[in-house]
Amino acid sequence: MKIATYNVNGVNGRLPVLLRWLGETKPDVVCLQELKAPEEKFPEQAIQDAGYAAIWHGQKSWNGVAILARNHGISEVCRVLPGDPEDLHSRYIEAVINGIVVGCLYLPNGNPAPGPKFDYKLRWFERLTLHAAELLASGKPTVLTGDYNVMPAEIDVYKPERWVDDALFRPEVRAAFKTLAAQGWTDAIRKLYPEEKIYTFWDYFRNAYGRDAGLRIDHFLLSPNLSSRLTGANVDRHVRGWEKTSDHAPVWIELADE
DNA sequence: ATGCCGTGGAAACCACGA
Repeated sequence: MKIATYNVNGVNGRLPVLLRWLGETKPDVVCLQELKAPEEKFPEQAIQDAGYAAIWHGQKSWNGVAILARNHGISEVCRVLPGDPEDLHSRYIEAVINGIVVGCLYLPNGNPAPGPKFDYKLRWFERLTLHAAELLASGKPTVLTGDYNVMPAEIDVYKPERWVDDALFRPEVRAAFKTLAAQGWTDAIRKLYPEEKIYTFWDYFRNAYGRDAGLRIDHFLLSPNLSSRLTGANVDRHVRGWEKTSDHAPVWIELADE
């Protein structure tokens, strides 16, 4: 089973690129972030015509997450990250698909740091970590994937020295990712490629993609009983070179059947 | 070492992203 994550940066503006990529790679499950569309403007029909059922949590202008699946039903578990009823951002949605718990997340950017946006990011990270512990305790095979807005290590940044004060790379944020992973989660890309420079995002300007000035911020965290089923993972980085493309590239994992 | 680009929504600029 192939599971992918893709920060589309506007699901409607990105629809031709999204449909082209879906048709080309045909993942079984797709987690989308940054829909930038209200609930009623999700392109449900076009996604359905491409062969996918979908659940989504939209929001006007910003954020927005969705889970797509082909050949499997989607059983929604929740559409907010527990722990703060006053957090109205649509940044989390969770479902069970083919016996696997799939959490799709869009972690706050957090810039500028320090400041209220950075505080929000750290609080959100704490809530995610609490929820992740409950998911692990359930013993169900679980994947937590999406745009974490964190480069976990220096190898994940084209020029680490330039990012030390940025909300995506500050020590507190890297520590938060480390604490989360230490619960027992496996970073799928790093498990398969422990030493390689792998990016999932390139800025739109300064020819970042052409210079390969990228960041690895889209991740798959796997519970132990899923990590043992991991047979492949990679970034569809060529999609970043398409016309009218997102600044993120899709990332995917392949899992063996039980 | 910076939103220089891109998106969405409201208004012909602004917020936001990483």
